[in-house]
Amino acid sequence: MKREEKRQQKLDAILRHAAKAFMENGYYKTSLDDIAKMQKVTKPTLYYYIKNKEDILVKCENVASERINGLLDEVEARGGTGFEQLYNFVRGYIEIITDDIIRCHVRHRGQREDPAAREASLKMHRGIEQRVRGIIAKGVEDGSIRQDAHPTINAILLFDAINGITAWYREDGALDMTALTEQILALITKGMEGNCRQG
Amino acid sequence: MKREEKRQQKLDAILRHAAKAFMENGYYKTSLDDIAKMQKVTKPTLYYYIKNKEDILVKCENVASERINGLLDEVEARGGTGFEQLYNFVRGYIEIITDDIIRCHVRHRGQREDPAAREASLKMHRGIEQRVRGIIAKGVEDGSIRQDAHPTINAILLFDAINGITAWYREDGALDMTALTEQILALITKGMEGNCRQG
DNA sequence: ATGATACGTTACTGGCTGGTAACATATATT
DNA sequence: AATATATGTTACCAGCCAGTAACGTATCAT
Repeated sequence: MKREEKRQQKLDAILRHAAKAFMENGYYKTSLDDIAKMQKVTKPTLYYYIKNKEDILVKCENVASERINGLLDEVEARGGTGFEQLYNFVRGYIEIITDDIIRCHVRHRGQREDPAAREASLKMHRGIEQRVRGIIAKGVEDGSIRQDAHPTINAILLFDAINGITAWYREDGALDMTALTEQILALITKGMEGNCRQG
Repeated sequence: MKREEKRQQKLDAILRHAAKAFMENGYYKTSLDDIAKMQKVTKPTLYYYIKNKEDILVKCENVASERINGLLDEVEARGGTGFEQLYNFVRGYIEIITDDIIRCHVRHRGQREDPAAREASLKMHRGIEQRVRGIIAKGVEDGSIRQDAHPTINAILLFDAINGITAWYREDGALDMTALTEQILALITKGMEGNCRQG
């Protein structure tokens, strides 16, 4: 049992290292030797944990899928108006996206050589998008979200805006995450135009 | 003179083909042979028009820089409140970003092997961002934009949201550009929450 | 202990692709 | 017509890197 646990930890470490390198230098400019070096092993060892290079992306995606769908589960279980649920989701999503593995997934999603893997990736992403779309639709219905808001387009815009942070976020704290969250939430709720009902 | 003109047209065609291929299959999965084939020439011929593969990105960036800065010039010349200028810019930017060359630039900006080229790319991008930031700041000052809107963060969110279309937009019209523009403008102005002053 | 399995190594290869050299032809200039 | 320059071509190379083969060694179950 302890063996399996160790194996999982090592796999996780590999994914973390790979994700970080992919974010910093890009997928194609990161060789498996680079990743192996970070893990202080040699390249063939990696093949004991992953099927091939692309499989790293697939495994990152699985982690991301679980976390994001988990967040959606929580948000929906907690209930509230559609707008409140959307608000809670955005809040949680911003937090989640801090993780290298999630960011790596977001940046490389759909980028698959293998057609089957590619399709699976897009399908998983559509699934999440659909759930958010559902929350927005619910908000439109219960009046908590602007009546003329198009659920699909707004769901996508939302993801795009937040995912942009992906290219940005630095561990070193050059960016104040709290302020960022506030600004995003304010933008989503109130928009940018002045003279609107304040607060 | 006619020679120079022909040369320009050919260079433009090369950039278009390359940009399209980069958007569809990615920069690294597109070989120079692929691009040459689209242009119906052989690879070495490309080197008469470009310095190397990366130079394609640089040249796309130059095109993009001119168009976007040109748009900003227009918007500023036209005047109006900060919010009005921002509104006009977003409208124009969405239109511009339809072009393959611009989309290619947006997607690959900052992705340079050569450090000098990399720095230049980031600098050019910061320049544009700064101008948008200026427009937002002006809007905050004249009251046309929400007082607590952070110019930098909102400028970035704006770009991220719109640039996301990049990964999306299909010539085949699966997406209604007019509806998309409307939704983006509505999101920016009013946000998503219901019960706000309508219209 | 002992076989089996997990984990790791060194050493190699084969394909792809950016880039170049050497050479041919078309076009403009004089 | 003659020369220079622009525009192409075919043929090639060199480096990188994903992936594998063959071969140790540690750890487990019994």
